[in-house]
Amino acid sequence: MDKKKFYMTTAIAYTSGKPHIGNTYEIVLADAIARFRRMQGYDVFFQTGTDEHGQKIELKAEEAGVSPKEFVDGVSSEIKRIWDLMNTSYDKFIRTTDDYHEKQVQKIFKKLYDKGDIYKGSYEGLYCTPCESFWTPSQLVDGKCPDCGREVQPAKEEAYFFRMSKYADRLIDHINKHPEFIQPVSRKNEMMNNFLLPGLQDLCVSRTSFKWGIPVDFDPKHVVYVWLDALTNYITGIGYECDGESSDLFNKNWPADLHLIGKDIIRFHTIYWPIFLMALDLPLPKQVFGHPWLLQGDGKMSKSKGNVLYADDLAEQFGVDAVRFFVLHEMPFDNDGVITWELMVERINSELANTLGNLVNRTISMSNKYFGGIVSNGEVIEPVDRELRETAVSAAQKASDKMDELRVADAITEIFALFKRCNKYIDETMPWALAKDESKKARLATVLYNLVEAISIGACLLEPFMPETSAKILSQLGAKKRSLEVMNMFGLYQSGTKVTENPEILFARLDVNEVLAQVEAKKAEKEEAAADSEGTADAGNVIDIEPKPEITFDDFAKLQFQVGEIIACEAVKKSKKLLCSQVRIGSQVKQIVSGIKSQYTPEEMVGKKVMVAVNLKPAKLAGVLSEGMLLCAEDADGNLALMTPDKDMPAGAEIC
RNA sequence: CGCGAGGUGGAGCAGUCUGGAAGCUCGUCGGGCUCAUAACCCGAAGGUCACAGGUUCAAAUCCUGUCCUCGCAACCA
Repeated sequence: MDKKKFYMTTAIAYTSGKPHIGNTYEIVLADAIARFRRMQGYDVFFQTGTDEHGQKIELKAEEAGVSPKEFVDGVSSEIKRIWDLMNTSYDKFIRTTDDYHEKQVQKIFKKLYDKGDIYKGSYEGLYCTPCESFWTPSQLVDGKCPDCGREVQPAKEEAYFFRMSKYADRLIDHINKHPEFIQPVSRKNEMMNNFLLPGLQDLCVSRTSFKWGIPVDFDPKHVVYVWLDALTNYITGIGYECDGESSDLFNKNWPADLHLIGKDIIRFHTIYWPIFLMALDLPLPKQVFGHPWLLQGDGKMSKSKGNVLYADDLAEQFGVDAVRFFVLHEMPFDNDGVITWELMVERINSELANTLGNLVNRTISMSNKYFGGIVSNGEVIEPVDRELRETAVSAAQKASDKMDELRVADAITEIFALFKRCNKYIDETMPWALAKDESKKARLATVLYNLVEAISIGACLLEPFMPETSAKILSQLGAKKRSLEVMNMFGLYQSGTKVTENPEILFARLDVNEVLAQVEAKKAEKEEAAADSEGTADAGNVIDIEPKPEITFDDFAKLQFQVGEIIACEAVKKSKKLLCSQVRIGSQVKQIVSGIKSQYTPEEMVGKKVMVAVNLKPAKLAGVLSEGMLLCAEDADGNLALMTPDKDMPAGAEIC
């Protein structure tokens, strides 16, 4: 009998920088699902990889002073290293710079062009030459380029388009007939209402504004749109051949059973991707699951704050399985989850150290103490055993049901319910009391046997989530790994087996403050190392910024600065960062809007004498007129300090 | 009225689609136990389910409005 195949993928990671714990969550989630499917008996093929083209990468590489290829080679191997560190069991790691992939993308592009689904048209918009960017009228700021503020010209650029509309009705029909296609369902409505029902626009699938991409082979000044490039990895990775025989691997595995992706890219996977597949006459994937995000607790992750969490740092501190456990268990099904050092410590202590680690430890200790480590079934059964056995034999089915709905966190909860039940069983049976009565020896043996058996089942179930821990527990108990289908049987543990004499502590209890102190210490170390490598030997705080071109005195003389006195100030409604001040400058009063709300309250602004650039062309910010600019100093963390005169000066005094 | 998510005991969350006795984990307090990693087990306190209306025999759940928070976007002259 052939095993049923299961092909699943993660989104391929974008190689613009090191992935943080949020990005890493996806591969761990995917791995847990893949491992569980294998345990259920599926023949799993699990693909992940890196998405390496695009303008952003071209720019990042330029900043780093290396070629795009060198840049993505570095980042891709870093991503792979972290995926491996997290013990993920992918079968294939594809890179969009792999030559077979690039070749297929070119063929696919050509095929769709020949078929008429892709046509050559032109992209019309307002073009900013220095920025090489197109803008729509609504993106402009004061009719100028939002990036550089220069004039834009109406322009036309040649580009290739994909006829999305041709397939829209078929897609709507498919989505309606397959309610399981988009998961969670709440996202389905979002796609239908926002994109499909209002009517799909044709998608621009080529670019000429940058070079780092797969060239269109019959029109080499174009590169293929990154999404068309990236999405096809799901078929090229398993051997799709556009104009010939695809590989056996492809024929066996396509269509994919599951695309696991972040909720932000659902649109690409449930609209564009299915339509590309329709155009290629390929069946659609069976399910697309948009998982939620893992967020940093105290505010947003930001590099300047140095509070970005990385999987390797977390794993170094807590161990790989603890990190896997946390991200899998703390992540709700369709709401974003939170991760902090404190929460990690709390979960590790309560679930891993107390409930699980201590259970294994106390069970093995008792076996050693009372029976020299030999676990044998005394076969003296009492009514109190029933509930433990029932919990144990039903755990697999319960976890399995949860996993079928991709409710990974709930599946883990089911497994831990078994461990909790074991702890309760120890209290109910009180082995230490039985040990004092020689006539209860067989009963005592039975109790310990039941415990070891129940823990063995739980440990087997844990494998998809915490593979190392699962193996460690089984090895300490001398138990064998079981397949899911026999986990509904109680009593498979070989009676007479000897458990380890020196049980290793699986998870030590941690002290929050100690951990935080260690984290701080490490952070400081790293910062120092970074500072050293940059050669900023100066002891004090200094900041280097990008130098601007030299200007003449005449250029400088065009600027006019004066001392202004703030006579009134209020927050700008509809805006988070803006304050609107009335500033007295000489005999007139100007209204000036500044982005300093995070640093100054309106109350403390009033009465301040500040440096004002007065001859700046007035502009509207968040709809409010601003007739100048308050000058501020800004540090690397974005802290601001208004420039005020050293001695008291009258409002209007010139600064020169 | 830019887009989206959310407001449930001290903390973090489930429950909301498919109304029908307010639940989980942590923390606190009390008790039990001593095999074990100051772990384990039992019990208790603690909530007007953001607010105001409405529908209903019945609303955390459905409808309307308001307030607040958080992402993203915009903006930071």
